[in-house]
Amino acid sequence: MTLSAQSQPTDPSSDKAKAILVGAFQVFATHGYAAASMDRIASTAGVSKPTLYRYFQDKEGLFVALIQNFTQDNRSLIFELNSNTEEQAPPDQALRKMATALLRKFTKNHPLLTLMRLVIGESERFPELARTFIQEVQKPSLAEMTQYLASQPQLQLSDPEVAARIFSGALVHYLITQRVLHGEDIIPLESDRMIEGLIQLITPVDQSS
Amino acid sequence: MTLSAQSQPTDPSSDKAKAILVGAFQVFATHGYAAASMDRIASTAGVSKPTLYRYFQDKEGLFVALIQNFTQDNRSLIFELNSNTEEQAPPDQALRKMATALLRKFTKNHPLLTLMRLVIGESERFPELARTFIQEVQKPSLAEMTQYLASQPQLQLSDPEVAARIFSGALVHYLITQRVLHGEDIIPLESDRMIEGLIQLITPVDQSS
DNA sequence: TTTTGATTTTACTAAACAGTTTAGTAGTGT
DNA sequence: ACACTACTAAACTGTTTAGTAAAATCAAAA
Repeated sequence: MTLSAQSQPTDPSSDKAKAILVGAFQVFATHGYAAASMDRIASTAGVSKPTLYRYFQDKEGLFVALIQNFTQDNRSLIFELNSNTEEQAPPDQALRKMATALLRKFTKNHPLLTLMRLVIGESERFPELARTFIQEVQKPSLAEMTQYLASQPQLQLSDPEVAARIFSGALVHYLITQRVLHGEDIIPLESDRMIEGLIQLITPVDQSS
Repeated sequence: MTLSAQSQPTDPSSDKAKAILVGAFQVFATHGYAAASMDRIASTAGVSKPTLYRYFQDKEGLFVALIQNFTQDNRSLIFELNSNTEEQAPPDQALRKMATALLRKFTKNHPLLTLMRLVIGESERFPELARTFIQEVQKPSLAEMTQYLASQPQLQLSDPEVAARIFSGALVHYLITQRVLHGEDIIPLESDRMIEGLIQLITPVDQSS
C-alpha cells in the first residue's frame, strides 16, 4: 500500500539485466523474434520468468532494449582504424586495412552479423529498430569513411559520400551473401580477392610503381 | 478403388495452388514466418484451411514451396537488359541502363525486396532456402553481369567477377539500407547520384569526350 | 438423376505461448 | 525479532496456434 518504493522497475543497467540481454540475444538470434519463447529466454539467461518481467515490461520491450543496447555497443566500431597512424599511409594500404578489419570483425556467426540479420528480418514489424540501426551503426560508419575518402585528394573522387557507400556496401553485401545466405558453398570468393578488386577500383590506376 | 485419380495430392501447379501462394506471400511478407498464422493465410487466399492442407503438407512445406516458386519466377530477371541492343552501346550507357532497371525493379515494397528480406530473416531456420535464393537469383545475375563486364575490354577490369560483385552488391546494399531499413529518412541519397558515382568508378576516367 | 470429388463450414484437439499469481527462500539491514 | 528486497519454482489463465475430422454444399460428368 506504500506509495514510495514499491514497483520500482529495478535498475535497468544492472548486471542481471545485462545477463538477461545476453541470454535473450542468443535465443532471438537462433529462433527469430516471434518463435523465441520467454520461457526459453528465461532458462537460457539462468533467470526465472518473473525476474524477466521485473526487468523488462514485456517481450517487445525486451527485444527493443536488446537491439538498442547492442547497437549502442557497436556504434561506429566499424572503421575505427583509420583515425590513428594510418591516416598518413598511402590510401590503398589504409583502405586494405579497413576492409580487412571490417571482414575480420564479421566472422561467421559474429554477433554483429546476427544483429543485422535480425534487424533486417524484423524491419517490417519493428521499423524503429531499423532506423536506430541506421542511425547508430550505419550513419557514423559512413560519415567516418566519407571523411577519410574526402581527405585523400590523390584518389580524385568526385563524390566521396557515394564512394563510401560503394566501398562499405560492397563489403557488407559480400558478407550477407557469403556468410548469412551461405553463398560460400555456391559462389565462393576469397575475401582477399574481393578486397583487392575493390581497392583497385577506388584507387587510381598505377599508383604503386 | 481406381488406381488412377483417387488420392492424388491435388495438382501442385494448379490455379488454386498459385492463388494460395499469392495469399501466403502477402501474409508471410507482413508477419514473417513464425507470426503468420495458417488461418490468416487461408482467409487471405480466399480458401478454407482444410484446402490449404490439401495442397500443402504443412506450414513449412507451404513456405518452402512459396519461396522456391517465387525464386524460380524471378530467376535472372535482374539484368535482362544487356542482351539485346545494349551490348554495342558504350559501357557507361549500358551500365547506367542496367543500374536504373535494377533500382526501378526494386521499388519500395516490391515483392523481390520482400523476398530478400524474408530469406535473410529466416536464413537461420531455413538455410536451404537461402541457398536456393543464391543459386537461382544471385548466381545467374552475377554470371550475366560478369560476362558483360568481361566482354568490354575498354573497361580494363582485371577481375570482372569481383567488379560484378561490387556493382550489384553496392546497389543491393543501397536498396536494403534505404528501402528495407528505412534509411531514406536518416541518410538520404538520390538513386541517380548513386548510379553515377558507381559508373564513374567502374568506367575509366575521361571516357566521354 | 446419380455419382464423384473437390471444397466449405464448423468444430474440435493438443500444444505452446505471454504474462500473472502464489508460495516460499535467502540475504540484508534495523 | 522484524521488515524489506530480490529471487525462484511451479502452477495457472486466457489466448493463439497447427493441424484434423465430419458433415454439408456445389460442380460437373455419367
